[in-house]
Amino acid sequence: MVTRLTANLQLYGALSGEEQQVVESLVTSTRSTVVGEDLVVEGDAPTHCRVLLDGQAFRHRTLPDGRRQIMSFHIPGDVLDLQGMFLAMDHNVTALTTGEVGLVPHARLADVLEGYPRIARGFWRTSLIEAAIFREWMVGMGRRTAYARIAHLFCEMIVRFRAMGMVHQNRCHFPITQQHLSDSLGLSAVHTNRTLQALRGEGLLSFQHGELVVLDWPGLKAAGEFDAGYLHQSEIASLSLAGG
Amino acid sequence: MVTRLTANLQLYGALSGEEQQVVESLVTSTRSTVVGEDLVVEGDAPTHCRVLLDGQAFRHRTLPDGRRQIMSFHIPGDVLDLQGMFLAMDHNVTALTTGEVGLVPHARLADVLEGYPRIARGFWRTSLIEAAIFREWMVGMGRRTAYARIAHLFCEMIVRFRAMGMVHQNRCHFPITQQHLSDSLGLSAVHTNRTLQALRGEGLLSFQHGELVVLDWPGLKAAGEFDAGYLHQSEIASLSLAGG
DNA sequence: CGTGAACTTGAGATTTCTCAAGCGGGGTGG
DNA sequence: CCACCCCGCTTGAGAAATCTCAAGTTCACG
Repeated sequence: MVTRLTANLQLYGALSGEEQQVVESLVTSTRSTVVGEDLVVEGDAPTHCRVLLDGQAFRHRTLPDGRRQIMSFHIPGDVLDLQGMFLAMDHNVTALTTGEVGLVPHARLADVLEGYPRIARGFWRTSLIEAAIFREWMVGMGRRTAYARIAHLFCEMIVRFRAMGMVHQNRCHFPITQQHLSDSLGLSAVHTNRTLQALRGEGLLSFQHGELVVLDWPGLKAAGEFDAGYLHQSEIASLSLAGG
Repeated sequence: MVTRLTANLQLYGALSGEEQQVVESLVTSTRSTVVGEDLVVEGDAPTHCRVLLDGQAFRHRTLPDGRRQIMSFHIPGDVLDLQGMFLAMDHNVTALTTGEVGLVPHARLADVLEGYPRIARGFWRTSLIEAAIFREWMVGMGRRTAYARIAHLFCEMIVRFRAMGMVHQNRCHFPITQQHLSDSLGLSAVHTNRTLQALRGEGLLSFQHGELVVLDWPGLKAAGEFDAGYLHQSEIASLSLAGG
């Protein structure tokens, strides 16, 4: 169950057997999640980091009048609140599915970060990649059309899912509604719906009942102006989990 | 000259005298910058981190057809490419002014991060705060009007400048053009211009010749729906540099 | 006094939004 | 087993925000 965390850290520089064991040992307990549950709440000053071991979640902030911005989607292997180790949380993370969260005591993580520089590098990298994804979303929201933004998001998710071995026959389970999609891209639900129809109409993808199917990868990449460089997966040693 | 780096790291948790000296000693050499110079270039896999000691800069990416998205503005004390320590750079950082950049050899920084956990925490914090700022910009671009977005950016910059002692009588030097402003907020230059006029018309601020003057702080905060929490400055021990 | 960059203005075009209504299917209570 | 209900999806149509193109102005600088 914990292996996806190891995989995620390892993605960007292989760890030794001992180091992998240390990473596995970080998770001292697990909790199951239910749909819609808040896994991390604004204002939290937690004593543990939460790692998503199974299921999916999204990071978001809601403004006083109800406008919502989703800032990221999370898949197994992702650390949900490394920030909580150093700063209070300034947003929420909510479960999209039932799943499982691992708890990593801050004290234990601090010891490991000090004692195992290569593991610390793994955490640094994932944290910096998350920031790179934020920047890429900024480029999308600032400078791309709705059409390209949607295509780009699906490209990104497919690549991330694939790295965790969660893509089969160009399909992956991605159980968000069109409203989630809108709130992540800065669009209205109506416009998202119509734009999604255009993407379908071009034969690029299908997306229904929480299942994303990429029908034309080159076409989708082109539509989204997608270049996976910012995910920094090419800086990977090996990708044992990769499926396809 | 190096003190703003120390101040920046210290903002989020005081360092001992020895630790401060270690931080100061990180910068082994400095280079002066000219306006428009690229300080960090996409594709770089640098051997040093660059710290902005004096002057200002912006982080951005330009798409093949010329659309540009600015992702952050940088002021003295900011580390420009901590990412380069762990990943290749995926965007550029360009100087807005003449100034000075300090070089920190990666090897030296790695040693210090391993040997001085409290300094490492300082770097973690600044890195996570940068990510928090990215998220806040996403909220703006996704869910705020042009009017609120502009107001919000100016609020953010004033608060950040103030923390570095760079605000005097509610004025600060912020030498960006309306085009920079547009590219950071995802707007056209024309619309930015007109919206800026509206903000001026409300008596909230003045912004010309690269000087920002806040005329009505409560009004500007309200216009920008600004809450400084995401900058995490309230988690500060003390703020010796703060001016006003 | 000429020049260029930045700023400003006008006006029509486009994207995207909002409001409002209708559809469809899965789950649940009767 | 069926009817109802709710949530998510879809559609229509007018409104608003924002963009683009194009021209003109201002001002610092040489």
